[in-house]
Amino acid sequence: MSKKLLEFKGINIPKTKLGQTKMEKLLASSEELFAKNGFYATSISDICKHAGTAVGTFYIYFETKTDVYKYLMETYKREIKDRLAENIKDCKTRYDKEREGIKCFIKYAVSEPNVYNIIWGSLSIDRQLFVDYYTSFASSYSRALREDDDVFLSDTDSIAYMLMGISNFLGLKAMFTSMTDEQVDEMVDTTVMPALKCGILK
Amino acid sequence: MSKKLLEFKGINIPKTKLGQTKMEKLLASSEELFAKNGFYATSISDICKHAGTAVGTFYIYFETKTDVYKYLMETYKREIKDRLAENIKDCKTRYDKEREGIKCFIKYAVSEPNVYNIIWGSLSIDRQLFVDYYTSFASSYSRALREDDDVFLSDTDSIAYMLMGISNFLGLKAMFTSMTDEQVDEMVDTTVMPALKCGILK
DNA sequence: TTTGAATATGAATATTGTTCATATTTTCTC
DNA sequence: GAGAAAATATGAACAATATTCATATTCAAA
Repeated sequence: MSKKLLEFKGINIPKTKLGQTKMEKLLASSEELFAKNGFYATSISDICKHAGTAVGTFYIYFETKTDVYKYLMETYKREIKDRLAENIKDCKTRYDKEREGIKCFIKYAVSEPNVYNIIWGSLSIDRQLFVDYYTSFASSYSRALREDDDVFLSDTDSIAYMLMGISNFLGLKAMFTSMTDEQVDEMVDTTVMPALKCGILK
Repeated sequence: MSKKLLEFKGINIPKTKLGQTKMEKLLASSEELFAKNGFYATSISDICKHAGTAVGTFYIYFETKTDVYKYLMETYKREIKDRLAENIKDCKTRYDKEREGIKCFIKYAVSEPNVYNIIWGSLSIDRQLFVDYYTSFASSYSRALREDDDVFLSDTDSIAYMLMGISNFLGLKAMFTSMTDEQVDEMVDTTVMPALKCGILK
């Protein structure tokens, strides 16, 4: 259950077992309370009470409250990347990759509705974080599209943003209505993929 | 310049000239400071200092800080609706409506980059506000699609979310790179519309 | 076992959103 | 225009917050 702790600015990695335990508890509590009550309605003392630590302990591992947020965002980012890679690894055509990728993304959105809070909310907390997230995602996506030979249209950068938009907003719809995996599959197979292959409008 | 003030819960409409002036100054300052520093980095006393009022004055017109936020969100919502309606009013086909609607939305996103902060940020501030915004937008969109006869595919609700996703994410791209109106037109004409008519993938 | 480094603690601080009693201005009535 | 009532303005005061820090405890390596 205890994954490798990520390192970056604003985060101080513990050097002992005790420290690791405390930091993991703080992270788990932060994630749970942010999901339940939101970032701003969750106070540091709430997090610490829930994790069973003193307030000062929090500040040993995180320089500011925003830094836990960044940490969780990075976690979700990696989780999404890993899941997508895993789910499309056996697909030969771009068509198959998109079908599996979109299904995977939407199902993830339903199972972890907090990703939108974290990723879209970053726009209000640290704009650069948000810009970096999507420009880097779009740039990988665009490169991948260019390498496959079954993509119409040359402006793969715009296509990448369109496809990201489709996934993200269908994820929203699925989240709002708590769609099941079967409903997601059905929607993607009967509506989304035909739209990507044949268009939407006459 | 001074538009009609909107009425709803959490907002107290002033009844004198003096009150209107003060409220308008508070709104303008809120919008400016939220855009520059974000909702949470802007304090009530910042807003009041900038507007030239005392802190107590703020609370005559807005019950909480979140209520100014709601007010601004409602403003943007109406602005977007009005602009879209105005821009597609002469279009006969759904194809033409989409072309003009998408162009209009993207240009608006570039000119008012704060809309994303306000609308997407609402997810972290008042989840219901966010859900209501998109479900109501999607439901009107879906109804409009059903009434036109040049839309492939029967699940107009999913199509509505896809189209909203496309507009919103292309708006993001345009905002990130500060695209000009001409660049937006070019992108929509040569990439987006062909994609909507003929699809993206082989 | 000893020692220095790592960690834990919670009271103290500065800043925040919000309230309220008091003072001023506007509007209405005569 | 005078006076009264309603609307508005004010900023000090309050509770809650994020963050700091001096002190106490625990860990790991020799």
